[in-house]
Amino acid sequence: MTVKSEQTRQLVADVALRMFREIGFAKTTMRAIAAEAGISVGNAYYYFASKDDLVQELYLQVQAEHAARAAEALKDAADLTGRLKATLHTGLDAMAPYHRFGGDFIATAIRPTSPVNPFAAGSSAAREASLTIFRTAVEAAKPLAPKKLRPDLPELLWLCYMAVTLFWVYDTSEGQQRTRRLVDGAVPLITRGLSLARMPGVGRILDDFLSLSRSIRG
Amino acid sequence: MTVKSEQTRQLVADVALRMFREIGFAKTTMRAIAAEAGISVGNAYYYFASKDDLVQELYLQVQAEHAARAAEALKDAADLTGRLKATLHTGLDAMAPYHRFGGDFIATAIRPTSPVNPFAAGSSAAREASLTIFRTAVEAAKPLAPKKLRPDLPELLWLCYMAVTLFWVYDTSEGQQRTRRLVDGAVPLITRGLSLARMPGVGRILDDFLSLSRSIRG
DNA sequence: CCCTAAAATTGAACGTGTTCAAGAAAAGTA
DNA sequence: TACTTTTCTTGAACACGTTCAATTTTAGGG
Repeated sequence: MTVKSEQTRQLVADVALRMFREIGFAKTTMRAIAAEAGISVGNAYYYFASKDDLVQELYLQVQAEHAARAAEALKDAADLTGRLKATLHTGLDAMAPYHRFGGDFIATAIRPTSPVNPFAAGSSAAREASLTIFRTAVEAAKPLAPKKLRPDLPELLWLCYMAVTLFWVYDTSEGQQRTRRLVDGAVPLITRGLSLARMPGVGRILDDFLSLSRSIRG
Repeated sequence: MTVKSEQTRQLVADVALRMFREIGFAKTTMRAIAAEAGISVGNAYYYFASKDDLVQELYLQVQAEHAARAAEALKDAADLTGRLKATLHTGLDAMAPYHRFGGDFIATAIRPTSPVNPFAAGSSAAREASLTIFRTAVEAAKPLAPKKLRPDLPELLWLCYMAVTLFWVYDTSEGQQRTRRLVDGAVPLITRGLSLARMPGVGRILDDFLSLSRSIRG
């Protein structure tokens, strides 16, 4: 019975994510989820092996939302600055409803054993999807980024995105405006910094940086 | 009765930290700590309000160890490259015994509500102590760093140290050699990068970067 | 329709971190 | 010494995430 089963699974996920949003991670107990969904605790565990797995469900949903919003916003942005801003801001938009839950989310995600961990060995599907957003942001940007760092740029920018996310978690300003300002201020710095890559003195250091960066990831 | 009390507190801390090292964070239950220390569970809670507080105890101890080792190593290092390497490597030395526990530690520390959180609002004593190590590493370095970013340098380097720590947590190579190589490779890049600060095209971007960095922290 | 295997569901049970009323021990006071 | 107050200690109890043997429900074939 696949249809009813899928319904139950979806019900659990929906109830859990709604409760995450409305009352936070800690107060959303597995018992409360089950009660709200009208099923038994064990049944929730039949579909999600752990509470962390529900966090992964959330992660996937936020990411899909990010991809959709970014694709839309990137239509109107041609240069790298605009495209990067669009990518980062839509990312923040997608996370926004879960801000109060950010601390618990990041604590779950950062654990090396977590299925949600973005730095996990190998490339998890979730991380790959997130990287793809940055790849399309960079690839279609005109003017093109300096050739020598073009292949590494998406991954480096994705890393910046992780840093922004961390900042966002700690940002208690109204609507997380500080993070918005950080993005607006940092992105032009990044793109202007990239143009320095062609300067003679900078080039050698950049080569060494890229070589180190590759050896670390390889 | 202050002496006996202090003994009990110290006993709990010692037992807990030893168990963290030997069997990891998860297996070190509060009941196991109490049993090993020969006291009741409630009594352990009289001295440490939570298991996270024991993590803070560990954090303080590792930091004191770092400060001591760094002070020693900095005696033999004059230039910034050497001093930075010494500071980072002694930091890794101090953490080394707890590597298996790194994932749990960082998950605890990153939570905004955690007493151990290094990014916590205001300057926690722990963070200030860690920052001081970087301040002395920078201040006494010859030749001096470019004037315009000298005041911000310790904090920026401390941030790099946090990044290195994160890398270290995920580093499963024998003895975390990869992190050691990262330090040895990245530090010369940083110091060489600093000397670029005086180049005309770079200067303006750097100014903007520093201004953004200050507005974010202020 | 009935029977069997698989899928789905239940709820009690386990070990965990944490709390707290109660009591024991120590310190202070006379 | 006898008392009060403060400090320290206990162990049972609570809610939590998680597990699992048992049970019910469904799917598929005769």
